[in-house]
Amino acid sequence: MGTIKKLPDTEFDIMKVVWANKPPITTNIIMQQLGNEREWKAQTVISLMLRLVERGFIRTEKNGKERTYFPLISKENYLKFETGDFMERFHGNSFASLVATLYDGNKIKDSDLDKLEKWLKEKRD
Amino acid sequence: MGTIKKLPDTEFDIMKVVWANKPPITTNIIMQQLGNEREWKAQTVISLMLRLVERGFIRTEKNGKERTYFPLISKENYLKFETGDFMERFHGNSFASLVATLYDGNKIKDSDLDKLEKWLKEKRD
DNA sequence: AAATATTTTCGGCAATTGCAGAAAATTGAA
DNA sequence: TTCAATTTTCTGCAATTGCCGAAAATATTT
Repeated sequence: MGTIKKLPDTEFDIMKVVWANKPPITTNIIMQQLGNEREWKAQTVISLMLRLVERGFIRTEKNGKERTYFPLISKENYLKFETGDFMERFHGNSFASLVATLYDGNKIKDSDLDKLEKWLKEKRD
Repeated sequence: MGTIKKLPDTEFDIMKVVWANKPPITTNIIMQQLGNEREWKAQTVISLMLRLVERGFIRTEKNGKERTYFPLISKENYLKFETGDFMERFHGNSFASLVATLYDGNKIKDSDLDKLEKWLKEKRD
């Protein structure tokens, strides 16, 4: 579980689509929800999916001429990993540094504050 | 100001040393505080510094046989940029998602939560 | 001034990443 | 059952990144 490695940008973008859909995932789903916008060729999506398979982020099955894919690593776990890495690398694991930077950069909106408050209240119990 | 670009890992590591020291910075400072630990050759540091110059993160002057370097981009600005990028990419700009992920990954201590609560209450007024 | 030491310059190279062409496999249609 | 359409496979390639050797520049010692 501690063997997760950082994904390259495009592969992470694909994983977001994978996570956003109910498996099985097809390359068509990726093309429709990401590839067209990016003006990717179908082969591009396929080779990125293959790299994700090699990295152990998804597994694949062949049905007829088509391939289907299934996530092996959850979004939650990956986000935990990336977020931890980010905290260490850019904020020396200081939550205060993070919040100060966000606030300073106007990245914290009022709507966020509301949600945050709710979340905090839940944690209380 | 919006033209800041993400740095490669090693170049960011060097910038951390640049930021942590009073200019002018020399390659020796980098070697002592980072390069030895990483078992870098002097040329490695120099070429990374050169790339940082080309990217506009530092400027350089030549004094005799030695070169000195000065930061052009502040740590605060760069952290704002990286943190904003991270928030968008991994948390859809949701502060609540970030906090939940950190909490879930045990990256937030109780003392952090207390501070956060205090901070939130202040924001209320 | 010659030899030595230090630092830089220039060039390069392997691994990774972001993409896609060409050819093959498979299916569905005529 | 041949043709056309779709999807995959295989291969490749340019840009970036991480790192360093060899040679040059400059300073220091003798």
